[in-house]
Amino acid sequence: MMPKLLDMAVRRAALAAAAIRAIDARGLEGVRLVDVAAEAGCTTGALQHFFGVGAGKDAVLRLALEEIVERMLSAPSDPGRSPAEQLAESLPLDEARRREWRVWIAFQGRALFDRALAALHGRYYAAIHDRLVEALAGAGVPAHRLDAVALAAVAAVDGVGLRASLEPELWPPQRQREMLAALLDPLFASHPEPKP
Amino acid sequence: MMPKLLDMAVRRAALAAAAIRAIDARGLEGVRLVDVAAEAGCTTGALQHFFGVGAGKDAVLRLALEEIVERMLSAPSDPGRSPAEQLAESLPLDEARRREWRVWIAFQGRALFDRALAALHGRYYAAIHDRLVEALAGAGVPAHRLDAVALAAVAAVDGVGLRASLEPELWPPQRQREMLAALLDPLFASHPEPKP
Amino acid sequence: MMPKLLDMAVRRAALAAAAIRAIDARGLEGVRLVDVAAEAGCTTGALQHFFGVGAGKDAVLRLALEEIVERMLSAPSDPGRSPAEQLAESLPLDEARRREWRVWIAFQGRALFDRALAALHGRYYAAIHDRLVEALAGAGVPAHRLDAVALAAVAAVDGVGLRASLEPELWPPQRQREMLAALLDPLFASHPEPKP
Amino acid sequence: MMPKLLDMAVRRAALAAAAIRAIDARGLEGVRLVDVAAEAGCTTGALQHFFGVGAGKDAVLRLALEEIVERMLSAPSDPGRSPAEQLAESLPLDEARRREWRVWIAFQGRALFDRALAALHGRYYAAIHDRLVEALAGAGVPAHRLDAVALAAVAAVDGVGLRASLEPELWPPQRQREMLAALLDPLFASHPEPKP
DNA sequence: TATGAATGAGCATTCATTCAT
DNA sequence: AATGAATGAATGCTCATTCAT
Repeated sequence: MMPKLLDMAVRRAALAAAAIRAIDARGLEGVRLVDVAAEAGCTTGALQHFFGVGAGKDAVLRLALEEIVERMLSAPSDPGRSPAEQLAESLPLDEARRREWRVWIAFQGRALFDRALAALHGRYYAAIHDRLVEALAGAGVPAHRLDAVALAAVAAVDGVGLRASLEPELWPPQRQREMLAALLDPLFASHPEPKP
Repeated sequence: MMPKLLDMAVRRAALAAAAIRAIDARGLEGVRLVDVAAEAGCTTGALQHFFGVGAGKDAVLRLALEEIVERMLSAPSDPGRSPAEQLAESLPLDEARRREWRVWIAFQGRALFDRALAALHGRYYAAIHDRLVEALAGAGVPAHRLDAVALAAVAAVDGVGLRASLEPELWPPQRQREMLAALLDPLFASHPEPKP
Repeated sequence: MMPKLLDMAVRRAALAAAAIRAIDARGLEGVRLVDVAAEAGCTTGALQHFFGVGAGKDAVLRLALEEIVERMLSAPSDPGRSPAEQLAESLPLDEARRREWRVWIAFQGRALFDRALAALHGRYYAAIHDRLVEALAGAGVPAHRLDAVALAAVAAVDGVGLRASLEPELWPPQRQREMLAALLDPLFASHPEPKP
Repeated sequence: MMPKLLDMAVRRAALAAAAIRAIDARGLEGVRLVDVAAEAGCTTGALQHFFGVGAGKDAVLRLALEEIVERMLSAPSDPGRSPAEQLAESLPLDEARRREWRVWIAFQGRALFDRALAALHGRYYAAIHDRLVEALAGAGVPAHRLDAVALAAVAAVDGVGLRASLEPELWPPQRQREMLAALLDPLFASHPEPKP
């Protein structure tokens, strides 16, 4: 039955979105199952029903994180733009991305003390790293520096995104782009031919 | 009565340290007042006594954050070292600093949804920023770029520290230093004379 | 329409058996309607349908008890065997009867606090008692002792069956028979002629 | 501090009594923590406090059972009376003992599906059995029959007590005594000298 | 008639907070 | 000043029950 599976997927997305909104509204620790349910337009019982018996609050919140990771990783790579420009697109430049960053940051605090979340984080960063390495290789970064450059670049994005999320009024979109460029451009550019 | 005040200061520091240990052990959301009390070797009642009636859990946790901010800001500035080297010293290079970073990150997630914590964060970053601007000015960074460079530098430190805290095995101290240097060195170095 | 009624009877028996298995697996208090449904190979909704609207969990569990009572009472009386031997056949001598005893005992705990169940119990014991009285009369027990002997005999069976159910490894079938015989034989045998 | 330990013991007994009353009033499955608390004149929070964190409803109910076992085992053995007479004293002859039997029976239904309770039951019956063996030996039962006689006797007591608990109007105290005597007397008496 | 998604009440449990000692 | 027992509100969770499909 096709509609069944489709329904599940749609519902899953709707629930994830609701969870994200709820977390963004009340904080990761302040959010109650009722809040997610209200945001999703259903009762807490319905949540349990969807997630199956035995799954609890954690499962619901984890869904929000998985949705964010999925969206972050599914951002289309535009071959016409430089790696730096593409990375900049993942910054909290508009309200949608700001919200994702806020929730993401909230989960980072928890990932430090939660093995399962830490693993999810780890998988996400590994994926991002691999993708970036590929792009950088295509952009002419020499192989022996690929790993380090990618690592530093991801850290730079995280740093700028974090600061911008915490003090949005100090970090308007344009400034975020400039600051990231200031950090990344020299990093990506400085690969002189190994001396002959 | 001098001893009284001194006692209070000592006690305050001890409680803050206990709170930090407790948060690091159980996470910011998992920590209970009992845990802090146990870590401090007293009962929850004693905590209330110290913080005064009406003050609650938040006050205790806030103390932990204030202590961390205080320690971070009180790091001695060594005039013999470059700004980049000094900034590197604030990275999670050893267990003590790793712990402070973990707690700090945990609080960041909460600061996004808590006005008071956000203000505390803001004050801390303002102080760090000012201090860095001063150091950079002394290091020859031209005035018109000071603000931007300092902002970017702090973001870079945050990015590296964050990544290193979340995946310590990927970020041994030496790598943290290298990555930070890779990001900051070009930033601090490239200040050609404004074109005449 | 005969098949309809027959179907109902078959279905009823199947549901009762499912309920008994479910209770034996999870305990009378641990059993959920879902468990019974799963054991019966249907959904909880189907249960409601069978039992009619308004009937609930209690109705389902009661069905299990009624089934057991029915089976216990329908045990064929073998005129070739002594009353003691026949009574012994109702002990938990094999897995099937052990299961019935376990469920039966579980219901006894509830019958103490549930009027309806208590009544069902009462009816069952009355039937057993009457049947036993008849058998004992045939076996030569004088009328004036019939009631007392039957009462004591049923108590003995219950005692042995209870102990054997709770500690099956201490009460292998052979021992159950011996112990019951040790209690019943003197009881049934000792009926001297009332003194003239 | 002496009062502390004493208080705990007193409190424990009071809580156990409250739990027993609550169970007897609403059944083992119907009883809620609130009921026990109300019966004990405190709040549910106080119960948790007494039992410590992590202990839950089960701990409270288990206390009731332990109290009953303790009381049953601490019944003073009167050397002036025959074993049969002493055993009769453990029947549900008055309201206090009737209540204990009811709760005891309620727990038997659960012990069938709960390892921990089963163990507790097992220990109790082992103690009873040992004590009875000793008494029977003193009463002249030959060694080779001690075990079997004790086993059958306990089963008889259980049977009579069970029947009397379930249908108290059919089993007034006097009848309980008679029925038990009818079962036990031949058992205890019939130990002819092994034929020479 | 059957399904299973959804409801919603009921309950245990946790924990910050208070207060008598 | 300190203790820790007690409170009670808050919340997650479980299920029996209902109802639209």
